[in-house]
Amino acid sequence: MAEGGGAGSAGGENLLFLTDEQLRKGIEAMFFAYRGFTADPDRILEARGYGRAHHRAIHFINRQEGQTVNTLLAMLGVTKQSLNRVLRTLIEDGLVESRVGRKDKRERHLFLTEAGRALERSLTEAQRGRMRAAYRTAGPEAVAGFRQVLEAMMDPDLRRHYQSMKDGGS
Amino acid sequence: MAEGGGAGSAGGENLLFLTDEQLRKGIEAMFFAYRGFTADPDRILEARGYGRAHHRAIHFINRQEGQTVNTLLAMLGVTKQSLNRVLRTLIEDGLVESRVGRKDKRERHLFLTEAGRALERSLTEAQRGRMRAAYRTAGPEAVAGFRQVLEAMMDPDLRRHYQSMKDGGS
DNA sequence: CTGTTTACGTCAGCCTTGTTGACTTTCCAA
DNA sequence: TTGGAAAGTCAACAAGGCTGACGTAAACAG
Repeated sequence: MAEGGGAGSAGGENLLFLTDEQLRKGIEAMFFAYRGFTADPDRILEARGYGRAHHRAIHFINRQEGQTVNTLLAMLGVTKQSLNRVLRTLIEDGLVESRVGRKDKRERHLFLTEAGRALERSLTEAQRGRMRAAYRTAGPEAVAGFRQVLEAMMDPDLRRHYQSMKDGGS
Repeated sequence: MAEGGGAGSAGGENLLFLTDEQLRKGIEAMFFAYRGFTADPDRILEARGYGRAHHRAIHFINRQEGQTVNTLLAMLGVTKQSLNRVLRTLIEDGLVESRVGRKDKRERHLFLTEAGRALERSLTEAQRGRMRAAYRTAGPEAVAGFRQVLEAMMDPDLRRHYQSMKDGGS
C-alpha cells in the first residue's frame, strides 16, 4: 500500500501532496481553521458565561439523549471530575436534567431541558452557518475529501465514536 | 439565494452535502480530528513539562525566524501577557533567543536556538507523521478538498496569515 | 527639546478547564 | 453478608487564557 491510496487522477503518482511543505501547510490549515470553527459559538457562550466545555457537553447530550455520564465521558475524553463541574452548572441553570437510572441507580441519565435545547440550537446554528458557507464555497467534491482526510486523522477509538452516529437518518 | 456556489460535478445541484445532518457530521469530524491532530505533539510536550501554548510559539517562531513579539502575537491571537509567560520559560530553558532590534531597539526579534530547533523538529515530525498517513489514506484529490474547505472556514484575517507563508518552494 | 506614542516586559488577580486524590453510594459476586 | 468495582461528588492544584495597571526605553511629532 502506501501507493497514494485512491490516487484518482489529479496529483497522480508523484506524491507531490506528501512533501514536507504540503504537510506543514495542512498543519497550519488545521490550526487556523479550528479557530474559525469555534469562534461563532464562543461568542454566544461568552455572553452567557459559559465556555467551550459547556458547548461540548450540550452538543453530545443532545446527540444522544438519556446518555449516562460515563458514555459522555468516553466521548469527550476528559476526567469525570472535569465534566462534573460543567454538568453541575448546566443542571443548576436548568439547561440539563439528570435522572437517576431506573435499573442501575448509580447511573445518571442526561437530558436537555427546553432551555437547553434552545441553547443547543443556537450554538449549532452558529457553527453550521460557517460550515455551510465553507462547504458552499468549496463544493461537494472538496467536502467529500475534507471528510475523508479528517476521518483518517482521528485516533481509532475516537473514530468509532464518530462513526457510531451515522450520517443522516438511516 | 444560496444556489450552491461551485457545485462541481459529483453531488450536482441537489446540494445533499448541505443538509443539517451533513453539516453536523462535518462539525463532529472537526472535533474528533483536532483531538488526533494534537495528540502526538502533546505527548512529547508533556514529557518536557510544556503545553500546547509552547508548541504554538515554537512553531511560529520557526516558521519566520527573526519575527518580533508583536507579529507573533497577531498570529497566535493571545494577549502579550499570556504569550510572555510561555516565551519567558522558553528563553530561560535556552530554546528561544530574543535579540534587540538593530534598527528599532524597542523590538525583540525571536529565534530558535539549536535546542529549540531540535524540539521543533521532533514536534513537527510527530504531527506530520499522522498528517502524512491521513493524506496517503485519503489520496491527493481528497487532500485538495480538505485544504479548500479548511481555508474557507477561516476568519478572513487569519486566512491572510495562513496565505502569507506560501506553499513550498515557488 | 518636549511630550506622546509604540514595543515590550512585568506584577497582580481572576476565570475556565484540565488534572489527581479521597470519599460516598450503589451494585454485584463470592 | 461482605468486599470489591463502578458511578458520581467534593477538594485542591496547575496550565493558560484574560484584564488592568505600571515601568522603561526608544521612536517620533511638534
